[in-house]
Amino acid sequence: MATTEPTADICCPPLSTGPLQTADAETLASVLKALADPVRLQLVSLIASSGEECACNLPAAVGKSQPTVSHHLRQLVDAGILDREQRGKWAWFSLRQERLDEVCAILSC
Amino acid sequence: MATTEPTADICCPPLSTGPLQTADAETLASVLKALADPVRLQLVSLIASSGEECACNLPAAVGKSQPTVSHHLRQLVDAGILDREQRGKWAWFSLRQERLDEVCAILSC
DNA sequence: CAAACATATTGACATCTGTCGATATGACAG
DNA sequence: CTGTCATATCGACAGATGTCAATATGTTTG
Repeated sequence: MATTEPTADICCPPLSTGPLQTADAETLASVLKALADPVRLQLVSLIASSGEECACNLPAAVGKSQPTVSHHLRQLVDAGILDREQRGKWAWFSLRQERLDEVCAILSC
Repeated sequence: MATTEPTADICCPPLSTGPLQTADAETLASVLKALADPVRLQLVSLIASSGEECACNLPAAVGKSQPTVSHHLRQLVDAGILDREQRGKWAWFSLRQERLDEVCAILSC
């Protein structure tokens, strides 16, 4: 479970502004951790490329089992990186680009 | 050990350009993984804030043992995020901001 | 060279993480 | 309401990761 609301801002000014507090470091790390996996990066890129994607296509697209993909998608949603929308029996996922922009704003820019 | 030269570019065009290849996803994930730890983020922010920092100050600054800090610094250097310079018996670390910029370029911007 | 000191490496350990098969949950169709 | 299909959760397990004490390596100074 997420420790903060996924829609809330991540944490802090750019890294070089000053030393990161422990709590801020943990918050930022949790978002980066969600991104720091090859399968999740592939999922994000697939979803970002097509604008939105049905979960049903993703296990085949990344070569992983349905439970594994579901697990990864949950982590990305919890981290505020993806949005999930239920349409009938299908779940559609889309990118929250603002979230990636926030990460960038902290890393540099 | 790093699988690619740390000074080489990370991998790829922005995520939304198209689906990420498995190899590119692994490369990018390895850099993000180096960032995705609270202690390492604190180290990076400390070093980024002061321009450069002696390893000798860092264990106290982050509240971890010397071997633990050394381990984290190594991961950051291997990922191409920090530069290491030996000065006498001291090791000084500085940020390779280009590396963070590369990450940003892939995530958005 | 030897002593002193800074940093890195080793070894051990508990915890976290990615993975899958099996199963539960939830949504529609009939 | 029952069956069917899509997705999520559970349980288990192997492998990765963060941590520290002990020790090795390397650098400077006497």
